[in-house]
Amino acid sequence: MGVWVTQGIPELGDAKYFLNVRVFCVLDGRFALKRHSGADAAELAIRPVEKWTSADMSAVHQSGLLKQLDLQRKQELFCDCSVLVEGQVFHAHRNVLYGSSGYFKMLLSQGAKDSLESVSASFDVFNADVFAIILDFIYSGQLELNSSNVIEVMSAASYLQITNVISYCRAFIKSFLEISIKEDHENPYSCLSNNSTSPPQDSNDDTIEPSSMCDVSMSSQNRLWDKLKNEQEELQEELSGSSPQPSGLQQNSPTKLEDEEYSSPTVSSRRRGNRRRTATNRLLTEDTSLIDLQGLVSHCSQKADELYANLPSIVGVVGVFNKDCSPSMRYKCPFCMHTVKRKADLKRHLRCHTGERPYPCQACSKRFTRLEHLRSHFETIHQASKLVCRKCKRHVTEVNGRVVSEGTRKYRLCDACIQESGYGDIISDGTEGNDNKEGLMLGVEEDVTADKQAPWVMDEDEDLAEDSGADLIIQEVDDSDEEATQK
DNA sequence: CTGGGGATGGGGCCC
DNA sequence: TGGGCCCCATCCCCA
Repeated sequence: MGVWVTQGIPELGDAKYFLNVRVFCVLDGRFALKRHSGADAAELAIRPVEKWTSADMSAVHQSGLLKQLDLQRKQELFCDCSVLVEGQVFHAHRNVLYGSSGYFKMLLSQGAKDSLESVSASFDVFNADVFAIILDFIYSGQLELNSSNVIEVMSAASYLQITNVISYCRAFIKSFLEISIKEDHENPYSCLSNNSTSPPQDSNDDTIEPSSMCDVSMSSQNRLWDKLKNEQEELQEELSGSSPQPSGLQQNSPTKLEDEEYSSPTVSSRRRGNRRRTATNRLLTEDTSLIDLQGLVSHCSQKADELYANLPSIVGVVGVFNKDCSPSMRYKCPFCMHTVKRKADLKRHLRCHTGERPYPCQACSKRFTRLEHLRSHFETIHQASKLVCRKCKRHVTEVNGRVVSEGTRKYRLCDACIQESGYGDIISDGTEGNDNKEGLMLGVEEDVTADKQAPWVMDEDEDLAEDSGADLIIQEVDDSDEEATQK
């Protein structure tokens, strides 16, 4: 009895089409490596065990290890993670999920990282059968795809950020369509004219090639296309039915996670997001001596980098149909149901999930997700750019008001309020404020000693961010450098 | 306790 | 594609 392990897709169900896959077999002490290309399978190598190469050994060892893990999973041995899908519980190993899925990687790295407690997650965005297929793939490398499940599997894989599965699904659909076209061309009687269900002419990925689908109706690929379209219509119904806003589908929260609260950009979720933000801000602003601030920041940044790096091209891209059935591609956040038009907006949005805050204020160490927020903060808090008396709220100018410093904070007071409050001893020169930023940046001599001694004043030698925010003492820092500096 | 205003965060979209 | 602006929601502080 041999052990067959596949690296790729051994069978493609009713597509009857083989992709390039590698199959190796340990049989009677022999190592066999085969390669399927098209419908043919070529045997690349059959070697007796004494002639195994190190690569053979490595492959056999890996397959054996994976098989052992799969066995443990099926026997529920050492499983420290349970996933609930449609009421069905799947037991798994955290480290396996972590290594296979970007989604679980994020989830597990945020959650009980060091704890020995069992982690569980539940989903209702895909069904249990689909997750079983994906879990089988994770533990065996075998993906049981067919024309009726490929869409669901691909969707789930996209959600879970399993790039291999996405790629396989894309290849499957592509090959499936090619075969269908071939079949239809061979059978001209099956080709009926129907222009009403034209496939999309615009797609960001090559999952469906519009050119290959022209004038082939009621064929396999159109059935597949109908399926795709039905899903999109359902999606759109959700969009229009629950809320006038595009983000309406967020009402159906896709996941319920015990340790992580996944937000949607609706009002309620903003509240949730702000709670998280507030907690983060507290960490960042209150007692920084009690926490490893740099470590936290570095961790967030690293997570973000990993996330951006691991984002497969298709993740987050969803097709939404306009009223005229023209496709409208949007980028879907892998962590919530929010969709955006532009990739850059998705990247910006992802910061609210990763906690990444790349823009630190050098005056108060507060960090921001966006440069504009930092700029706004700096101007209002540290430069007193608003020409309004903080006390009486009246408009003040350089003539009838002064800038008052309290620590790193600056604000304006009118002369009347200054005299009334006795701020005389801490009054700064009225010429600072907007002008001061230039002085700070360029190292211009200032009359105000307070500013020269302020901890956030930059040296001339200090590197400035390249972007326009640099003139506000804004510096985009590399967290790894910060970390090194601290050590 | 409550309302107002400042500070902040996030989305859409233009340049 | 990134920067920047505008708008809105939310939180928090203070009177």
